[in-house]
Amino acid sequence: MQELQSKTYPIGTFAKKIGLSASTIRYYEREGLLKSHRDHAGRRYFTNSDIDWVKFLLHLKGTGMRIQELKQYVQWRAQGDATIPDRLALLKETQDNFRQRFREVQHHLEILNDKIAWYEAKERGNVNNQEPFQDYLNRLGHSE
Amino acid sequence: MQELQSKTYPIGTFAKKIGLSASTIRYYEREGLLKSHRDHAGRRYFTNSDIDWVKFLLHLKGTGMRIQELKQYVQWRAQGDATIPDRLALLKETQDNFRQRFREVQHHLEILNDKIAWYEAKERGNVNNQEPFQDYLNRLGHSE
DNA sequence: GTACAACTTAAAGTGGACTTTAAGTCAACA
DNA sequence: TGTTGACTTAAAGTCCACTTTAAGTTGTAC
Repeated sequence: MQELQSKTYPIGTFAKKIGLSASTIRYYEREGLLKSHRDHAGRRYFTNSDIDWVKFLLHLKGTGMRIQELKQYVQWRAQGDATIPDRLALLKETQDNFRQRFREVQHHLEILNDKIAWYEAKERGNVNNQEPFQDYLNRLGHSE
Repeated sequence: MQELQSKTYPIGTFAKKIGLSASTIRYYEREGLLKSHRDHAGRRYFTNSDIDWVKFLLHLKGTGMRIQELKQYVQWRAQGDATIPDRLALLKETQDNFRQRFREVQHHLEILNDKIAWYEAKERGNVNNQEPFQDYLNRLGHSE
């Protein structure tokens, strides 16, 4: 247990554990998204809580936050609890943007699904499938 | 009715109608995603069915297809019904990729939501909120 | 007839997120 | 002791999807 907590990893191992390249880790560090520890020879090493931290960053990144926004978030975090409202505002904005894009891509997917269904009908040689895709969409109420 | 069908638009008007810039339209044309008609002076003009076409392309693009894939799709389309299986395969691959990423971003969102809730609890000054975020996630069963 | 806006082209530039390169350091192993 | 292999740095390069620039043409409005 103690051992697990205190385990450390060189950059290559760390990178593999989180599914990024060592170069990307260095890039993230340059951008201020994370900090590394250094051994006596100047080589980076990382801990299990660094893994948690990067995974969390990747979740935020996955909801659409850009590197600069993550950087801002990290800076606020370093400034202590006084910046919690700022951080919260940033995360909520991200959440809103995400929900907006979510609705949009759902509609894109609907059209993609419809097109696939339309092709499949056409491929099965449905005699009446001379119907143009736009008409088909209209019929489904999926146009626009 | 006849009028609506035969209405044409210069590139600026067309661009506005579909929410792209005129430059982007020209870029898409260069990339082979669409064709324009030309007037006697060599200027592009577009029809209502061009609008439908670009909107459809944007739906595909919105599900994650890249310009080169859209180009491939357009080329197959120009080759006639013999390429329907190819087109269908491309669209289904897009659909699969989309579903995969969809699941991923849903998880990213879940973590974002949890983090927001955690900050809100902290902000409300919940006395017991010295709980680290990781522990909070574990408690919710949302870790990883 | 001249000003103006909207168009035309080819080519260069941009932004974001990495990725690669070049040159070097270091520690462990045969 | 010498050769790997993993690391170090700063800087340049890449990819994608546009966007901007520069120089020129055209149709309409005054």
